[in-house]
Amino acid sequence: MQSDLAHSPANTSEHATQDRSAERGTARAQVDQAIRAGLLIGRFIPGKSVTLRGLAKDLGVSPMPVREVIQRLAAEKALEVKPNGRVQVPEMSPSRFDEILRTRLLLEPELAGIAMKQITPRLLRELKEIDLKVDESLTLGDPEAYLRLNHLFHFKLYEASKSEIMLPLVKSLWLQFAPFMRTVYGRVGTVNLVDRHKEALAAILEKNVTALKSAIAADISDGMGIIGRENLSDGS
Amino acid sequence: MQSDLAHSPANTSEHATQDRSAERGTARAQVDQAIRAGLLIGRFIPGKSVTLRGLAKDLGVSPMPVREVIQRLAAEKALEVKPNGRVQVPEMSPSRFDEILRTRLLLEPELAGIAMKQITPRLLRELKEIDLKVDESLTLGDPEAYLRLNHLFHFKLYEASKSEIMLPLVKSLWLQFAPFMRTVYGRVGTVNLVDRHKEALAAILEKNVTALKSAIAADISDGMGIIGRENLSDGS
DNA sequence: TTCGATAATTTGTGATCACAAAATTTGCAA
DNA sequence: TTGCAAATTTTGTGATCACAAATTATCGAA
Repeated sequence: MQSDLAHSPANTSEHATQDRSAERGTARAQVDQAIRAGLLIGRFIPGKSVTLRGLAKDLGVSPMPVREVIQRLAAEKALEVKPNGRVQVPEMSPSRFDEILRTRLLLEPELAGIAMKQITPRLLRELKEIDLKVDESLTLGDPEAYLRLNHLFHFKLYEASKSEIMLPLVKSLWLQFAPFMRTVYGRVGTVNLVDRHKEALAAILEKNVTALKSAIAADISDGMGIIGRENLSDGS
Repeated sequence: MQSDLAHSPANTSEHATQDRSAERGTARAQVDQAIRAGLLIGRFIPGKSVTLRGLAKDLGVSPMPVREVIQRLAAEKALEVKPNGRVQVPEMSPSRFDEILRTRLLLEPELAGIAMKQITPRLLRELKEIDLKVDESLTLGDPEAYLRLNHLFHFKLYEASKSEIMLPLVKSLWLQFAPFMRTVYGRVGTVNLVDRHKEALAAILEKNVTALKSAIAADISDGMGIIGRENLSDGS
């Protein structure tokens, strides 16, 4: 029995002989979206192995689309295919953690900088609204909501860049560290977290690219540097 | 009829009923490797659509492993799954090209810098040997050999970094621009190319990280900036 | 000859099957 | 109770099938 990834009952199946009900070519997209979302809000525990048929049953589809999605996610290093074929959520190591942080600091401020030129007043308003909900999730101490909203904030911003190259890379990075961060927040809570979103929003308002990059960099460093460190035996 | 990706005759098939000859779990790896190599040396033309069964037949396997590999490569943006399900090698656009260049300049010098600390005399010697063959391919005007050897040079260096994060991202970038570069070299030839590998090797020898980063950055800028530009209607 | 509709083919998608390797459980002996 | 070997189950892999959508080929009318 795995976590409840399937939201719609849809296929309670009975015997489900050829349920051609769903549209063509959507099963894979649905599975992909479900697993990605699950990874991002930390429903998968690092080190825990994930089974093909298990996911398939949870999502009410045949193993076929799941197989393809797993390959997809493995290519993005969000899942790890072990030599014996077993699939699991990668465990975090100190060196991995350091390099993810380092790479995020290279890419994300740059991406935010590109995005800024494209930000509309409407988008800025949306970002403010999301940030308010982030604060809310922090005071309530709801890790899943925080992860979801923090992700939403960053990518609402990054998506504005219309980036075709850096954005997918950054998405891959988030898939790689999100499951680990969830375990950390589960242990130490989210109360100590202070985001730099306010500084970022201020920088956007005054159209200061440098300030925005600094704010994003600071947000990343705070989020990962302070919280994550104490949860890894520092071996590097 | 597609290009000859399969090297071993292995499955001339006759009727090939259940050829359990190959070891278990190698079909996918073989397909993955074959298609990746094909992309890197430019055997696939951007815009040309690639078919599941076509690749499967070329490689002498069932469509199954090919499906998984295609998903993998699509996740790395090396292939593009169009809305109608058709798969093709992505075409290059000016904005894509610019962003790939920009991202390469962010990541690859950094990666080379990390790698330098790990370089052994043995590896340095290997790099020199590869570079000689690169020169050879340039004077001979052999684009495929050049692409293969240039790739080999860069990744022999980058692999030394033992990077788990940046290296896969950079690999994804190379898969994205390699097919396009091949078409360029096919048109304008490789004679005008001058690589900065010598500078890089010198920097490694004197253990100068800054110089190495500069050399790599210059190599990237030369290779893409000068050659690629004139082959794209600059729309940005 | 040219254009457009219809027929034939190709193609991706999802499901199912067979199989072997691996993991898990079971059960017996010390 | 504990340890280990046999048996059972689970799991990934590759192949094949059925089906619909899309592409391509075919052929007749203007």
